[in-house]
Amino acid sequence: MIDGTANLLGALGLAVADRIHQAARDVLNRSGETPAAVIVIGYGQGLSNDNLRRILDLSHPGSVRLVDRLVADGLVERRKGKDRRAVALVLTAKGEAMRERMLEGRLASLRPLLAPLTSPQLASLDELLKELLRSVPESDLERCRICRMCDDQVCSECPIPAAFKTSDDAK
Amino acid sequence: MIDGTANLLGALGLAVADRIHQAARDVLNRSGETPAAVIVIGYGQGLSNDNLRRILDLSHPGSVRLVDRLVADGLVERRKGKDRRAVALVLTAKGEAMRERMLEGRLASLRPLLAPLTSPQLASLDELLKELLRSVPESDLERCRICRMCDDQVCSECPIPAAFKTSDDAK
DNA sequence: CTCATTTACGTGCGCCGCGCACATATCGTC
DNA sequence: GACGATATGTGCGCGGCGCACGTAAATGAG
Repeated sequence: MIDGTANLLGALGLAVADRIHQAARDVLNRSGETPAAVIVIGYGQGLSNDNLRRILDLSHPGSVRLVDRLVADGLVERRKGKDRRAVALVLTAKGEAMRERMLEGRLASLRPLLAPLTSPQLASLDELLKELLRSVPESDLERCRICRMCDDQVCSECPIPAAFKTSDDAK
Repeated sequence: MIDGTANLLGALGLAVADRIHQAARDVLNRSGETPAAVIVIGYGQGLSNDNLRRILDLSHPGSVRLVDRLVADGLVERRKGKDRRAVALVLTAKGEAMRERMLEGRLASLRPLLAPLTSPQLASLDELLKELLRSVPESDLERCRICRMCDDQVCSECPIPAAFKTSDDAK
């Protein structure tokens, strides 16, 4: 029984991820973890390259090249962090605009999925999703990773901004 | 409100997709749509290259190279289809074994997500997932695409095998 | 039957995203 | 001030994929 539900969850998860990636690609014309990087950097804490790589689960060089691409596209600036070796990543105005469009595109691609649900069904799903998301991640890092494409404007209850700051400060 | 739920669904969807891809990569040591190809070919209808490409949403050449890799790995055989130009793709014994391990790894990576739910919550989620999956896909092709990593041993109600045969015969 | 069109495969070529091994600069500590 | 830990960047290559193109077989129109 639980396997049947797990299988359905897997199917829906793929459908959701497909739509998210498609929406991001339509706007950004980049694939892989690049869209997520724009979202994450957009939290605006002056994220370091190393923290970025941890959240995106990439190698150091992979992350560096990813930032190279974003800089080349004029979306991100490398500034000096508190540390003289550390880099503080900041979105440019163009990058901010891109981020907004990506997040809007993501929601626009997900809304139709929920359209067929009745109002009580929607409330029930909301409850279940919160329950699942509470217990899924086993670390602050994993929490950040799960929400690497989240819209912080919409999700006021999202655990990410808080975890983000702590993980950002802690390291 | 609906946007909040959509955002949560997006977060969970990413988590699910991450786990599925990770599990597949652990077993197959290949990424992209290659794992899905093994699952889909494993339905055993002697799928053509062209139908495969449609389900995976790849270009023709992309699909051909993907099959090249699978053949090189000894997982797939190219046989002659009814048509002299068409190719019938069939899993080798090694490919079948690989498929089994992938599907088991996928379920194993998804089960923990549902562990924290109570029994009535699980039933409620199952109901909602079925409702969502009923209305999400807009075509038989999209249905196949969503379930390209599904476990047909577990999901007796999965609409895929039927849609698969029709789409396979129809074209 | 002939010939143009469509369908299905395959190939040459290159790009993008990423990891491994390595080099370099800075920080913290003893 | 010497040494390990931390943080970034580079040379190099691989895997996955698309574009443009070429080819063979089925289909359909005359």
